[in-house]
Amino acid sequence: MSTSEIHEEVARRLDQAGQRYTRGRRRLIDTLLSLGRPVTIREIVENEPELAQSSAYRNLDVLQSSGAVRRLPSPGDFDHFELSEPILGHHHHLICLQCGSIADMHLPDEVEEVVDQGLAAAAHDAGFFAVQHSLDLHGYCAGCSAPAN
Amino acid sequence: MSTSEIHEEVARRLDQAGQRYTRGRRRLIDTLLSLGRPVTIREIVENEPELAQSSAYRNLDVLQSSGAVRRLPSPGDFDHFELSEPILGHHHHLICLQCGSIADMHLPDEVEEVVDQGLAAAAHDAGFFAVQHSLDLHGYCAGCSAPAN
DNA sequence: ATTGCGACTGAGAACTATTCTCAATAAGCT
DNA sequence: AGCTTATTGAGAATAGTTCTCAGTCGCAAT
Ligand SMILES: [Mn+2]
Ligand SMILES: [Mn+2]
Ligand SMILES: [Zn+2]
Ligand SMILES: [Zn+2]
Repeated sequence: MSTSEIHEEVARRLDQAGQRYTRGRRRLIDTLLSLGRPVTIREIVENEPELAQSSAYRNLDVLQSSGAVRRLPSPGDFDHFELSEPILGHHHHLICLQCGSIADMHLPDEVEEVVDQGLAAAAHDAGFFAVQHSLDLHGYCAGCSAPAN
Repeated sequence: MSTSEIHEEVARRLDQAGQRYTRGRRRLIDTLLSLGRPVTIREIVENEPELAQSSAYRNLDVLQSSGAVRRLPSPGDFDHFELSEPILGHHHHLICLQCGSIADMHLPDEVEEVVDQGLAAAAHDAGFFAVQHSLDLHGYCAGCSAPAN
């Protein structure tokens, strides 16, 4: 998916939700795209100081509601935001217990298939209606495991 | 693992961390045990009103540091707490997008093996030191998908 | 038992990530 | 251009969580 295709997809989703694709929202998408990993609000406004923090929160929420952005609750203090899976594709995360950074990760299709089947069975047994799964690895990133610790 | 074995295990871990196994901490473990699923602080103090909220937070943090309790960041507003995997055994979660409730779930060993191998390869490629994985299903619980929506 | 001392407790204050408010502005439509 | 409605942004408000500190408890040595 090219950058312009992504913008079109976001515009489509916002339109469907009765929302406008304003400059600020476009810049938010560009920032998520250029940082290329789940980021905090702080990182976003530091990289794009013209974005007001309150508007960033509000617009990320709008973008999430329209399915363009995903919000990740974090073990630390700051939630992280990334482009949604319909845009970025299905993937997983490497979450650092030390510095809180999150990196994207992909698994082979065979693994995804086994996981999906196992989860489908578990959901069925519990009467649970599944929307999506999350599969993250928690540990220490290259930067944090190298020096000391 | 019986209830008394669990208390012994918690006592062992606290002792190793130079911490005491006080009445309040014991009651916290009993509450987690009796509720039998990841719960919020609010649920804990409602079920055991003798526990002061500030002490509950502090002691759950102590118990987490000693490896007896796990804290789960939540998509909603409240973090959840459960007994740690060394005590409860490895498992996963069904997380309701509507009501925020979390239920435990187990996967077949074959699935776990495939997942572990896939994650080990991904971690190796990224220079990531893995501690544990989380694999959760997000969707709608039986209670929330039944009525309407 | 008694004593001493450091760990623990609890009520509330403080902190801070996030959400809300509302007057000013921008977007889209005719 | 003018009209209508959504959006913006600075700051206030909210709320989950952490911190403070004086009083209490647990434990071990006497
Ligand atoms: Mn997957
Ligand atoms: Mn697993
Ligand atoms: Zn790190
Ligand atoms: Zn539910």
